[in-house]
Amino acid sequence: MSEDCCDNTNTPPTCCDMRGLLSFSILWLLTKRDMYGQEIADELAQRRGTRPNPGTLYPALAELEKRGHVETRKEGRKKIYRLTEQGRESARVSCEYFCRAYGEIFQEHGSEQKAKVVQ
Amino acid sequence: MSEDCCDNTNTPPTCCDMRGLLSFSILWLLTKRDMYGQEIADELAQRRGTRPNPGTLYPALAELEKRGHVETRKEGRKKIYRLTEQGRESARVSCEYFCRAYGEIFQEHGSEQKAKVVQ
DNA sequence: GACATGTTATCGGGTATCCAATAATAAGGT
DNA sequence: ACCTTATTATTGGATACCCGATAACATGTC
Repeated sequence: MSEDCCDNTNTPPTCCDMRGLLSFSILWLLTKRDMYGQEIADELAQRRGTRPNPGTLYPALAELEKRGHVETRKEGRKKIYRLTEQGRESARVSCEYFCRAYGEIFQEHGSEQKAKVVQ
Repeated sequence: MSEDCCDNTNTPPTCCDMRGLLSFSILWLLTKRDMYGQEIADELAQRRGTRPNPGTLYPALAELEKRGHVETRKEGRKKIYRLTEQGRESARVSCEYFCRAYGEIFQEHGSEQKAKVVQ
């Protein structure tokens, strides 16, 4: 998780508000693998540069479960979240929307991004 | 603007909340060219599938101006918004943050996206 | 002046996300 | 049993964004 190159924390800009897309980000993360709450918080922290507080994260997870996008099982003290079939479809649909909405931004800055990763 | 292939309106998903990033999106749009309010609303509508209401858009623009990211001039009844130097730098910084935070999503779905555009 | 139109702007109310702080629960070590 | 720790969860308050509706303003037409 932090072996590859740099465990850089992507610090958010101060110039404008970058909030939003929390439940979308969670859906997307869970397409990778099942996770428990703290793992989800870790992954979000790594990407967004800020770790969601419990008071933000758990209500979002509860809402996703209530709407049938995720289901949970208990393992020790951990509660493991997993996409339902519906949740997987939701993730697919919302990822496509996201790409259509914001794709241009990446086509401009994506090259720099890749250069950094490879280098 | 609507000549190329399809003036598709990118309909947002119902499964999760896609709100947010309004002021960021505005900053990014204004790197392309100066625009007045309704133009900005049009561009946002095209990409996000929903047109921001005046009650959303104008306070956001006022805030960006107050913080020194944009400046305005009047042309007829139109008020034209233009990035300041600081605003241009802010756009750059926040775009880079955005790409680091969400780039992975595009690397997965970007190919489908391009295929659609080319086809 | 009177009127329609295009554009900017404000108002009131709702939701998701943000935070800090604290509580509740469950497991492991002694 | 007791303590520590990891994890889940709740509370209360703030902010940006969302909407529909309405107002204010500037321009052009008659």
